[in-house]
Amino acid sequence: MEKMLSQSIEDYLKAIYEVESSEGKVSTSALSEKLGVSPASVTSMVKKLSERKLITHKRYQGVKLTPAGRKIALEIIRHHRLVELYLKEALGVPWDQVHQEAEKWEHVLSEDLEDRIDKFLGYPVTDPHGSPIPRRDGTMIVRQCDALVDVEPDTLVKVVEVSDHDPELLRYLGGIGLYPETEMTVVSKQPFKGPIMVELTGKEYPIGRNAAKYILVEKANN
Amino acid sequence: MEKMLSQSIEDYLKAIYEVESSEGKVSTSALSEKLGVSPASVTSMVKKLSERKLITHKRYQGVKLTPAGRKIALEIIRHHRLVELYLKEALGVPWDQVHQEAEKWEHVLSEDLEDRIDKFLGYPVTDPHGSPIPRRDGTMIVRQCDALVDVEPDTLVKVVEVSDHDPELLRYLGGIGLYPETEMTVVSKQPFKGPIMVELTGKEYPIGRNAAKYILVEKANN
DNA sequence: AAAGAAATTTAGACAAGGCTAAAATAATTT
DNA sequence: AAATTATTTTAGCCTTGTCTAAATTTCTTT
Repeated sequence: MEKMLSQSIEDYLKAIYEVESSEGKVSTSALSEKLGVSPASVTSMVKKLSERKLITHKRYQGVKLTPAGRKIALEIIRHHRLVELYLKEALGVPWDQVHQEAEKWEHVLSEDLEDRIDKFLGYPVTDPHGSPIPRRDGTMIVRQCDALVDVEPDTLVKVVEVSDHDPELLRYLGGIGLYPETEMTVVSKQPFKGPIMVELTGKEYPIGRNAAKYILVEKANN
Repeated sequence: MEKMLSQSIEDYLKAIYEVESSEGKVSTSALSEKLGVSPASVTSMVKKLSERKLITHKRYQGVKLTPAGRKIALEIIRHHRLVELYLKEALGVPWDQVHQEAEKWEHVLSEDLEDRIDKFLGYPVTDPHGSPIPRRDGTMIVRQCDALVDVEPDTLVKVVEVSDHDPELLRYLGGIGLYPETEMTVVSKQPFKGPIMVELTGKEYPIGRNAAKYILVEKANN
């Protein structure tokens, strides 16, 4: 049942899942970029993964996860997010650092330890960045929400999720008190691709348009 | 300063350290046995490690750690033992399982996390099996003690350390309440290589001679 | 001391996963 | 539609860490 997969294969499956979620189509170059390897390397790994029936691949078009591949990707992501939350809750690791630690730990977490951590945390539903934690059965609840960059001014929103890939952004957001579940008002969008101004705890802060693409919010119960 | 070492190299250095401690001389075949690889593989890795000045090697004679190599070995062992204790204390992993988990975790522990765990545990001195935890500076306090198998009958002893390599033995010992710090009396040594009988909590239990080689004790304050 | 046995090393192969350079295909521009 | 550009794949090589089989060297026994 449980095949031993190399760390490399796990990384590819996770990357494919994430690109699939955020961009729909999964190109060789997108994976190359995301994984920091050459396009040629991606092609050769893609060949291996489709031989193993973890993805499907049509030459010169993208790849797609099979159900088996998706299941594994979600297991890895579950490990990753549980570990992120665990490190923050149990060991006080700051939220801008948990991602890089979890990148390593996700590959060495036994099922038994996964369960113990899950239990310790009280069967949590989201990680420190607000991303949903996949369930053991390979399902994941996805919340409907908008990117902050697309929200009209004068709206009260609640932060749902913040991308965990840029520690510096996380430190900035943490510094102004912007976390998942935080409520804030979008005050204005400055012209000429200027920042978005948000108000929380009575103060106004600027958030760059690019950063605002990676902050997901929902309209608060006004 | 901090070179990235492969997991394999870390495993070899740790194995060399352990064989050096327990047998004095470190032969190719001992490493082959311990690491579960062929003798030829050991030879080739040994060549690489001595090129990197982590060990010294004279052909057909054994290998020896250099100070640099020993430092690294002790860092890995520190990781291993801290993780063992952490898993037991923080997540309730039974003592016969912590070893195999730690085998994986020892390679992915950042310095930052090491410090957090050390602090969480209150800067502990021994792991769940009683083995000393090396300090960050690469020193380790070694306690003077005897193997249970060598103790004369009718002696009151205190358990210092139990080898962590056989989960089944650990389960047995745990079942009879024999842990580090436990005091017990060596009642008798059965003839013809029979078991050693020990008394603790008012009952007598047999411990095989072979197992008794891996249980280290010191004479209790009589 | 010589012969046989055991341990160690060498030689050569292989699998994984990466790379570069070149070729093939697809997309875009003129 | 043709030409140029961008993307993807192929071909071939490299490194790491493993293996087996054969050759050495050392140890043990007589």
